[in-house]
Amino acid sequence: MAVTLRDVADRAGVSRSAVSRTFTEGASVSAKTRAKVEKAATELGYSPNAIASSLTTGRTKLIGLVSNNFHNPLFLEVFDLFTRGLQDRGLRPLLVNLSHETDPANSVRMLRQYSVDGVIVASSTLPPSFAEAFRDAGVPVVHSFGRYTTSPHVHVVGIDNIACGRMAAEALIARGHRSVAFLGGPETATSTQDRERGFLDALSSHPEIQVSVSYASAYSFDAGRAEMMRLLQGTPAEAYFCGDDVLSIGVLSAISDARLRVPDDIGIIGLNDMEMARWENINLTTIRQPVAQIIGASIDLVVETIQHPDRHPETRLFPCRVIERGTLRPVPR
Amino acid sequence: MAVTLRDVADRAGVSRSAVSRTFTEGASVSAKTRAKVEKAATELGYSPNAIASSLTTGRTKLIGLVSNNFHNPLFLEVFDLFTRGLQDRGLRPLLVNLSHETDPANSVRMLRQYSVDGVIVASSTLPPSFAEAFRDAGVPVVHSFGRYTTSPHVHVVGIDNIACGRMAAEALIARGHRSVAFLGGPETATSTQDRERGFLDALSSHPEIQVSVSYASAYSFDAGRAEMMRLLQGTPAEAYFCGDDVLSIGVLSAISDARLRVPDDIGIIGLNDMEMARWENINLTTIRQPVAQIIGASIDLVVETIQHPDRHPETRLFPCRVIERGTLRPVPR
DNA sequence: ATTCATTTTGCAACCGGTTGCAAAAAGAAT
DNA sequence: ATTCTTTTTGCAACCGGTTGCAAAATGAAT
Repeated sequence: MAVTLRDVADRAGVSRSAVSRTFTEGASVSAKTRAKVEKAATELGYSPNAIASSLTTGRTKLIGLVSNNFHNPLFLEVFDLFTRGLQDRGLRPLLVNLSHETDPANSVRMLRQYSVDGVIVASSTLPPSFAEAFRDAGVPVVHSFGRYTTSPHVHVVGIDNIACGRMAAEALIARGHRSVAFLGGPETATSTQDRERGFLDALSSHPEIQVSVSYASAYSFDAGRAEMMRLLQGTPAEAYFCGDDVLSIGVLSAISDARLRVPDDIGIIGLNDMEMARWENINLTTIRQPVAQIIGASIDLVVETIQHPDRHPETRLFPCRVIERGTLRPVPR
Repeated sequence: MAVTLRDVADRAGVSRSAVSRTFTEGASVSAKTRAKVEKAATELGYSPNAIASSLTTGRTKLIGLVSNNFHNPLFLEVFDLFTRGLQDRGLRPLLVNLSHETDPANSVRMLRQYSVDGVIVASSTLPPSFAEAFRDAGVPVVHSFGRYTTSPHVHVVGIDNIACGRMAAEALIARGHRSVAFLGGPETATSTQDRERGFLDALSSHPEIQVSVSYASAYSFDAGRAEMMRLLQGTPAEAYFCGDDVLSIGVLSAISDARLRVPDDIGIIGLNDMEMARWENINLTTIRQPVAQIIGASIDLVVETIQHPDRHPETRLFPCRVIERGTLRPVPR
């Protein structure tokens, strides 16, 4: 059925090695045989079988892309950039959807069966142990959008969530708010913990500002909306730093239902800057994650790790910045 | 490094065939040797190499998932369902991002190099010829969200876009609108053409209703917004059927900027029912595509095609229905 | 205990490539 | 023309599995 190396060799009148070598970068073939082989190959429509060659070279050029964020619109951009970035480097993404899975063992097995060259765990909610399971299995791995740790056991690329929390706090302080709040995602998510920490940390030097904290049950519209509706039964803070953009939009929806105005009655700052945050009817002030840089660095790092498996685990964090839109009042004066 | 079949065989004191057979469904192994092998396998942490076995079986259990829709939030749901659905059947999705590519040859080559068992082309904008290129290369293929044709050359699963256009028209007629319009996506997209056709067809029996047609330059927020802003310079129709939900949201944004109210001044009906359409601050009346059914059927069909490669090309279309929310006034009486 | 049918097992070839090695060919130097 | 060096080539083994086939083992029947 499919045309193989042997067919090409026969047609070109050379050995199978010769054919293999013409398709192998830097192998020794004379111009003459290369020409013969290439002619035969195009005539037959041959293209080498990556699977078969991986068997001897030990390289499949497959990269496992593991994620559990299939409900955050930011991740559509993430998948877009990852798949394009990998393709551009001649790598192919093998997607693993972790939606309900929490045990890494299964994913590890699945990806080892396909001898992936490396794995990228793209998630801001998975614990570090998840990526570590791959490293323990001897698979080069990078945790994208992962959590910063001082002595990482595994490569991490992402943002400094603590610094982001601080940045959000400073944005609210600069606007002269007297009472502010953190409305996080699930308390167990590593990103929530760090963002809260940074937020509270920055506010600790401003005892005159009243601070409160609460958590939505998920990084989702509904959870954000539900939590804000609950908060609106009491006395809400003047401004909220929300766990992420989707949550923020749920919060905005609850506020608008309560006939309160943003930013006059309540200010909101999100985190991510997903594509729809800039849509005019959302117009969310938020902290932008440099997604493209994170993804570029993640791919670079996994490629480097494939080449040098024993490199020290490294953490690469990229700076975020506040994107001013319409859900936070302007800084006075 | 990795533990192979041979290691297990040595440890269990049996032949390599015996090991292979214990891991092969329906092969002949006695309970005794199976036990020995399984013991050795778990002790060594062995799991069979799918890549290697594919070489002889001719089955990789890889499915190419080809798409160019990385900016439509609906497709995050689509990827979620596809990856989960494939995983549940023991198949692995190999993602190909077509963002700028228009020539199928490249994708075909990429996926043939990995000997994928089948391909799912998930796109409402790609022409039928794209999927056909895979069929011509002898790869089982299903075009998901593809266009209906009376004599398809390739399996198609999706919705009847013409019927949807008609359904939208009927929804507007039932509400007593005197002037209605179709605001499509790019004129070249197959889905746009069909939806327009159905829409105009249903209205042809209502000569008293004024009808107009225009196109946004893409299925995107910005394009929808821009086109509606243009339309608002003249006299807009009473109600619009928009190419899809993202477009609709752009349109809503333009309308709200013009200080017009929805649905009182202008009614909007979208198509897709993506997750955020139900968000309370969007609350879009739209036509729901049964995404889960389409995806389930697509996977079924590609699996069947792998088993029976010569099956006649088939078109499976699923019915849509109007989801009433807040952007279209209620049916009178 | 013998015969026959059935199941289990290992051998060896194969899947589609790659690669170390030694032989053959080409090129350079005398 | 001869010798030496360098490049090119094919052989054969191997990557990690599968599978047809015949031999060996098991079980049933007499």
